[in-house]
Amino acid sequence: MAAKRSGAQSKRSQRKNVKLPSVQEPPLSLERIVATAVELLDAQGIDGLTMRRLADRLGAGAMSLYWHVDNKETVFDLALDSVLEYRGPQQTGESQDWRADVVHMLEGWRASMLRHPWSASLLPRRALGPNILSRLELLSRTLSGAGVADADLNAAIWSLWNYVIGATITRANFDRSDDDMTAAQQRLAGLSEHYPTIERSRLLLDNDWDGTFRKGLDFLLDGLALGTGRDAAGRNP
Amino acid sequence: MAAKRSGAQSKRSQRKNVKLPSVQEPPLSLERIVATAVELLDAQGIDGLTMRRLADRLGAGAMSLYWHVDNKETVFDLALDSVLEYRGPQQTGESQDWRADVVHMLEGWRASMLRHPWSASLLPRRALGPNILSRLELLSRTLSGAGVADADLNAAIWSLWNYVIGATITRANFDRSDDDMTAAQQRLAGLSEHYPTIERSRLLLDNDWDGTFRKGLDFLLDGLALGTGRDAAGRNP
DNA sequence: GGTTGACTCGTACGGTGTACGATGCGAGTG
DNA sequence: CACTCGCATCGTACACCGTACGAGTCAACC
Repeated sequence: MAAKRSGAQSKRSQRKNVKLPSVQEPPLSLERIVATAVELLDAQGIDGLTMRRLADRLGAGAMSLYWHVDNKETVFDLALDSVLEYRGPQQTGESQDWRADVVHMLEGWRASMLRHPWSASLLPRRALGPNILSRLELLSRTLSGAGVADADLNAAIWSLWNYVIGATITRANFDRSDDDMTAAQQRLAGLSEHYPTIERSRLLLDNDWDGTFRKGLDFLLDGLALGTGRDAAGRNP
Repeated sequence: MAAKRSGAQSKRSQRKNVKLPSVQEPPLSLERIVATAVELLDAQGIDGLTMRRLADRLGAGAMSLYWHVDNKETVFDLALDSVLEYRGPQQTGESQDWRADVVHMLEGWRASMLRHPWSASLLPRRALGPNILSRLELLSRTLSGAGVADADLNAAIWSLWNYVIGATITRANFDRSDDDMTAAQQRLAGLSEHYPTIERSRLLLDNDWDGTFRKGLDFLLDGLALGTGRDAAGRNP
């Protein structure tokens, strides 16, 4: 009976010598599976990812995937976490401008997810992978180093995290909805009648998403600095 | 050729006299379908909702649903929006404590969604239904009445909305993950090694979610009040 | 009686995730 | 060399999914 790799902790055992010199399809591997899954998700969206389609793209049979992966759920987990990989300085020391650091960090986070809009929809249902945890760790370290009181630290971390998640999801959702402009148009036609304030503020129409994100983040950081007794260093006028 | 109800705007035409006096199963209706869908989602989660299962619960054939509903997607849309129905005062006038109003409003919002954890996972992918828009309208009106500057209004609305969405999703996600404690335990075992700051702050462990939500909301409102030149009325010591 | 329209549903089709067992293959051992 | 064994691949099959299609029922109206 085949033992079937389960925990996914052991690397794929590499053969000593790869024989065939010009193989068309390289062998399956966890890395290739995840990378191709991301491609497929980018191209076709969440419903476009199918085990059979994924295997086709890899030049393999559908069931071959299951040697490397427990089930489809873990493909989603791995794809999501891979998209959130953070490449950048792991600055642990105190920066002169912690606030700019945080803004930069969170904007990069948001950008990573908007580059793969499906990731925002996926995040709510999936576990925290190592890359997500790394980003949390970095955020945590930065805030801690910035002098946020221990009693406020968790609330600070979570509020920033939540804000980024929510803003990204909202934004990604609007991108998607704008695909079918006709529905949007006719929906907005009846808005002014029932939702006058929304209509007047043009909340749903020509929003500057990047600017809005930044502005809300500034609100949050202002309150945070105020709450922890530090002045809001580096706030732009 | 049957015309098949599409736009879903017309109420179901009621027959003059309903004959059979003691029918076991009441006739299908959009309301009953949506209500049963919510039941099913509560009981079995997102993947548990199936057109066949839904029809079974209603004592009907699967295809009968399609007279009332275009497709499964709209069942999700309707279920989500129905869960977010807001019952409460539509206060338009200026309250003495706008801040308490906002807190109360958003906490109710969050509570509604946590009562149906699937709703948080659904929100990112679904359109804005009338109930969602109503809540946005109310929030918008309250902030506007509280004297938030027009230039800041949209950013204020979106930042609060984003925060609530993100916080609810994070919370609901943790509830779900805690179901399989074994995985959580063994995952946390390796935490201290790679993520020392997270480990030390016990960020993922015994979090007081309600308190954290409130605290982060206070940060945001502090910053908002500060940004708009008003003092932070009613902030608790 | 005949027609029409609202509503229900049985059947069928193409697709899905994946359990199971057969197969191939390279390396190690005798 | 023959043999075994573990890794890796894959064909087949099953239960289930969303839903297109068209036939059926039944009340209301001409």
